[in-house]
Amino acid sequence: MLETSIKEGLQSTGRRMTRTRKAVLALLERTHQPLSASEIFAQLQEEQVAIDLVTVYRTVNVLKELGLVVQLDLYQEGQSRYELKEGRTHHHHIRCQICGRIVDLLLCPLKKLTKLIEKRTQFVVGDHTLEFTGFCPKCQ
Amino acid sequence: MLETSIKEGLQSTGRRMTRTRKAVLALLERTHQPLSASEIFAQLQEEQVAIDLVTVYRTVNVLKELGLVVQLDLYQEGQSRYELKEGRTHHHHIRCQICGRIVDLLLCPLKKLTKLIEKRTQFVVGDHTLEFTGFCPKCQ
DNA sequence: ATTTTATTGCAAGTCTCTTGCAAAAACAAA
DNA sequence: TTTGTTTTTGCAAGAGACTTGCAATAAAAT
Repeated sequence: MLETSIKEGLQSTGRRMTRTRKAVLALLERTHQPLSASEIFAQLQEEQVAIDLVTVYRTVNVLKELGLVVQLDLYQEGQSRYELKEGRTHHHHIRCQICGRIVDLLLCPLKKLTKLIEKRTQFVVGDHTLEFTGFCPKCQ
Repeated sequence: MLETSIKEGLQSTGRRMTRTRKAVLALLERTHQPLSASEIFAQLQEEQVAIDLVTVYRTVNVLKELGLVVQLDLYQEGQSRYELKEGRTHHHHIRCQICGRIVDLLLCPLKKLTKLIEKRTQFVVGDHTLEFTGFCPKCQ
């Protein structure tokens, strides 16, 4: 079960499974969109889960450190979003400029490009962002 | 001459060529790195040009609206950077995680990818970011 | 030179995210 | 199951990037 293995991951780094961490994890599990800290906060408030926005920030950071959650910085959003990794591979996103819906792009076409860049620039390439915006079918 | 044509661009939108706009433009012209607002502010201060940080923000926004400057949001920097367009085509960047140096990647490999994404997601793709980080030759 | 209108600087405000600290909650040990 | 230790939480406050309101100033038009 997910929660048990996560608890072990937390405890192996001297951390504890708490009411708030459970709530954030459960929300991310059932929401199939990357959520921002303030969205997590608002949604949990609505569900009568008592949690502070500060705790949301601390929680997503812990989950990120444990490798359970990925932090996304989408194009010109001015805030980060978080999504559960859950065994999924590295991928990118497109966000609708009108309704804000975010769709996964289940591919990363940058392996060849990375090699080309390393050759041309002599950099050792580490990480990258690639995020798209556009208009979704409903909003066109 | 650059300044004259920029002045015309400004005036055709009811704007004026001012001391501070000249200073920001001149700095961007002679600096071959994308600069953040606070870097522009600090550099001009050093050159004894009296300018407020607020004015820097307003200036880069005007230059962006006129299409003279491109705003960059590099990977996990938490601030925007600005570079002169100067007839250059759309391109991407790689930033050294150690020294912060930014190198242009004189290519955009995403035309084919854009078409694929439109086909798969039914989105109309608008804009995108693609930014890399890594270690430059000197910092490896 | 004078008038009009855009621009500037300052102060204050917004937004996202972080930090300090005492109180509360989780876990461990008895 | 109570006690003790250590982490986590909530609250208040702070940091950093960026924006807005407004009176004073500067650019352009007349």
